Amino acid sequence: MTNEIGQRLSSLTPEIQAMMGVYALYWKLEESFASIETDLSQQECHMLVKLDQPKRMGVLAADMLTVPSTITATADALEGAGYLTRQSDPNDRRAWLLVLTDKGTEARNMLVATAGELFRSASGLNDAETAEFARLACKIRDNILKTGIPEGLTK
Amino acid sequence: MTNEIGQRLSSLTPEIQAMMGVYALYWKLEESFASIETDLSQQECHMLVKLDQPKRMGVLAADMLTVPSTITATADALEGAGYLTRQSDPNDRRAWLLVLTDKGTEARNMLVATAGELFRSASGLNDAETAEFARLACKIRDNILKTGIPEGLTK
DNA sequence: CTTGAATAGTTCGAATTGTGAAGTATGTCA
DNA sequence: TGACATACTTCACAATTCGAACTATTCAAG
Repeated sequence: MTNEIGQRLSSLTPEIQAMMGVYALYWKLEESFASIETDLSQQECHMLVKLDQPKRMGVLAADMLTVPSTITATADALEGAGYLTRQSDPNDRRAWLLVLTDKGTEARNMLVATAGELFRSASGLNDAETAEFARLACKIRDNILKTGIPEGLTK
Repeated sequence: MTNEIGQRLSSLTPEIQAMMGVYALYWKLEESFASIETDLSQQECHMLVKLDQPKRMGVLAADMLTVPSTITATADALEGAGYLTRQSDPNDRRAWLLVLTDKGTEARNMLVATAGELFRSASGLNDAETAEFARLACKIRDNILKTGIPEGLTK
């Protein structure tokens, strides 16, 4: 069955092949993420991983290609659970900086390590292929963040 | 932990870079898809694209890494709108084959073409990079479909 | 050929989630 | 000072997905 699927894939354009691979990987990773951390939802995991350093909520929204109200809800949950704190941005009192607590940093380190394993196991790529895929993925992400965001929020 | 952008990026493993690229691309593509066809939801688009030939619903569920009940709902919508028909599988009267109508085939052709454009514009990759990315994406998808259907919904 | 277990798909209720519009506080510019 | 833009929040609502229970069919014994 999967062999047939693979063969049919080869008749599609590279763009569609790429999209199908991306979708499969995304769905698989979502599924895997959902089954590791019982007290963190998937969006909470995403946000933790993105918070490699304190960030404003608007920046985070741009980074996650979503709207501010979604960020508010997720930040509320993470703050309530003690993973991060809101700190007023000294440069703009309208804005909040999301800052990881020690607990949050620890959880993030665990997540990053686990996510790496999930990716390797889901993708089945070797180190060289992973590096190449990562290179292209970075390029894509750069392009999306540059072109896909209404002006000004980059940072 | 420092604020230097370069150090931040280099501190991310290739796996995490790859994941972030995949997530950004997925989110961007979803957003783009949502804004082209007013009478098709995103899952309906996905299903149409997957239906390059008649398929059983269970196969489609495995292919889309989801559960049968989700396929039922989406197939109902597409059937109701005249994009496909259910035909009894001659080899197994429990199963249904989803077969595109002319309208469905036409819509699928449009979607595949549009999706290609969306990918090129979202990713910003040139042809060679796209081909390489597609090659790795196919490999990943193959690996996921072979190994990745856990807790046996389908086989 | 009968029985019981497994499989394909359906139905439906519930949980999750994301969104957009309106609201509050602050910043910016003339 | 006033007008408007921006950063985030609140909230009600729609969309989506899942899982458990159900029907119909197939398969494997006996």
